[in-house]
Amino acid sequence: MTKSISTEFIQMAARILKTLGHPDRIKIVEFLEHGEKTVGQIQREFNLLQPVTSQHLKVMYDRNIVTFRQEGTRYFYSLANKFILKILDCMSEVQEKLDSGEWDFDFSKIENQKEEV
Amino acid sequence: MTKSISTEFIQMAARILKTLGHPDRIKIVEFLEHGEKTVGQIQREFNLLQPVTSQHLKVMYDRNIVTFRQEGTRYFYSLANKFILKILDCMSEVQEKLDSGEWDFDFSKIENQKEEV
DNA sequence: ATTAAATATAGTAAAAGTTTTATATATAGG
DNA sequence: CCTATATATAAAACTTTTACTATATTTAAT
Repeated sequence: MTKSISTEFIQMAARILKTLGHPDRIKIVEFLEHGEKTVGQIQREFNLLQPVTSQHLKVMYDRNIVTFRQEGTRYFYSLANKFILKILDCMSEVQEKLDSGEWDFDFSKIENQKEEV
Repeated sequence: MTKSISTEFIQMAARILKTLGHPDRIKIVEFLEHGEKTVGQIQREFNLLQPVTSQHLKVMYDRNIVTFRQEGTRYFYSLANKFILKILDCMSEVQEKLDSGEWDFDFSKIENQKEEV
């Protein structure tokens, strides 16, 4: 029997999950798992516009997902807490299960949602 | 070195996380962890309006988070896949760590989000 | 056939999030 | 001081959610 989750925690968790519910941000956060990165590194890695990159980082900073240290004109961003690591672990685990065929996920409903890259 | 997460998976994961990024929906999903529930049960449990409840469930159904079976005039909803269970596990785990003081989370930035920009 | 119960769907206004373009700030180097 | 670089901030247009109110649909019971 799983322990019930408190209201305050739920508010926080909802904010975190919602914020991570954006492909760019998941990618960024996953990138940061490998160590701190500058805005420029992130931007180039994922081919994002500079303001977009900064804005994603700002939003995630405001929600305590990432943190940074400044060194000259560079900002080194990194993950701000272990919750994020847990979520990343969770995602990796799920992907493994899906890849191995151990689990199944019906993408059909997800696919044509007007999203394209 | 953690395995990198695929683009297709990221799209799906972003959708799931975004959808779960709402306090009501986290609560509902957690409630469903204990077994299938009717719309009415969910509504009463969390004091939600009926259309709000239905809409949350519809959104989650469309994103393959919940599923349902119909019995007469009642709809019994339940969790649609194990990814959701993993996320719930993840949240429980994090909350435990926070409760025990083993981990720390700075809520200060989260609390007062109204007076921004 | 009428009615009540349970749930879904529709319409809409307000809020929140996203993207783009433009501009500002701060620091390092000459 | 002047300039280039790295990054932040701002503003506007646009899109997506959310919440609310009203209404429709389906089944069960009388």
